[in-house]
Amino acid sequence: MTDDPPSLRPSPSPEARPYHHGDLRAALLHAAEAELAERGVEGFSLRSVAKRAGVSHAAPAHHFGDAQGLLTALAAEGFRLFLATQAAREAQADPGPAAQLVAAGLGYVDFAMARPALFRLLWQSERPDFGDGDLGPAAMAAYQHLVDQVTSAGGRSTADEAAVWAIAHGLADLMASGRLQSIASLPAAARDAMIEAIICRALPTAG
Amino acid sequence: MTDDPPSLRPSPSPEARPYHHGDLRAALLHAAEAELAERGVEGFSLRSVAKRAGVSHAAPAHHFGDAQGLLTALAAEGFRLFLATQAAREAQADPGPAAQLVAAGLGYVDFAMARPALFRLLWQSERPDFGDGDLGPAAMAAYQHLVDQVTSAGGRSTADEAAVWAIAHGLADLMASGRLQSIASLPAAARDAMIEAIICRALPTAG
DNA sequence: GGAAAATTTTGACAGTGACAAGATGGGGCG
DNA sequence: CGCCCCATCTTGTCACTGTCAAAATTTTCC
Repeated sequence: MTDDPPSLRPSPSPEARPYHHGDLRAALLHAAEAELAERGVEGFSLRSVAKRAGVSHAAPAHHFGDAQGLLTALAAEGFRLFLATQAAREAQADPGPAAQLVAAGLGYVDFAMARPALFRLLWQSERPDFGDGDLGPAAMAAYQHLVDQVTSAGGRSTADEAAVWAIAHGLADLMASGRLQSIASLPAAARDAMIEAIICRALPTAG
Repeated sequence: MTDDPPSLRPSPSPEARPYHHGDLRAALLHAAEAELAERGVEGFSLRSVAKRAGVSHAAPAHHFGDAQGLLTALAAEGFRLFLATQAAREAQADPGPAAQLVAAGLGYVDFAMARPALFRLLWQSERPDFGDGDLGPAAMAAYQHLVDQVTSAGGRSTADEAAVWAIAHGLADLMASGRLQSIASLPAAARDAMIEAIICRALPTAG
């Protein structure tokens, strides 16, 4: 259902095309995200994912263990995509540290609006296992990226980190859940400008 | 399990003490919040709530219809409590509009930290029916309170509203989900001061 | 006191997550 | 070329859940 710009594939080592299905693991992740988008995190059903992928209800177990395992793997991919979305914005922005920080914030919101269901899985769900060996570092990398950028932009205090994170996260969260229609319905350029202006309020004040 | 400061009771018109149980409706709401706190929104189970309240699995149906009905009623109470928590902070603050706006933000965060499970039901769940005749207006009142205060404090643009809302909401959300331990673990006074300072960054700049 | 209404219980059914056991197909070794 | 082994997937089952219908129980009202 959802198309996959930058692509949401666990890069299944191309030579190892598995047995019956072709690449069931990737197909299940793809189906899982579609189910998430249609029914929400709270309506998510493992059997429904299996049906969508055209396999039996117990097929996911072999690849992911249980439902939490599938959502954990999906969340790990999600965090990598989250960072990729930010990187796309940063590549188009001025190389200065403040502009890069603002670009990361724009990417934060981009991701939330492009894939709200996945965003909610990453930031608002308790179902993925954030202690998992793959998801844990993936989530940590997203946080670390923010801290690094705040530091580069002259941030020195916990308050600087928290303010930037809170305003970007708050904007993204409210927009992913459709509570900031006044901004979401703006044309892209005006919307970006407004988001930029809002993020700038939280920036570390030089000096 | 959870105690109920300011109290989470639907004020069941004191003279109308119903039949068998005493006041099953209130007991179920109370049990539901406790279940929410223990198992999270995603682990919420109607039968488990009934068991906790000491009634049969189908007892809630008569009062709330279905699970969504129970969560909708709980969310409506939650939004009233949310506003009450903000009011408590506002009553202790300077009467000036800027101070009142900051106080509301502090109350926002207070609520998220005091009742994180309920906070998540209000702001991060798709299960309550926000079109409901009780919940809808209750949620709207919370939003309207913010808009009014931003306007009083000199806010004139959509950006002013969005910035204040995003930073307060972002802080509350990140703290409710335990992602800002550096702030959450501060002593109360220092924590309040830091939250105040962060919220002030988003305030409408006079002139 | 008895009828009527409100409240709660019991019982049933479909859907779900998890587990065990069996079926199916590919890779390695003779 | 043939056979065994293992990864992969399916079928079957169980406990639990939400919802509905039909009782059973209690309260209210006349």
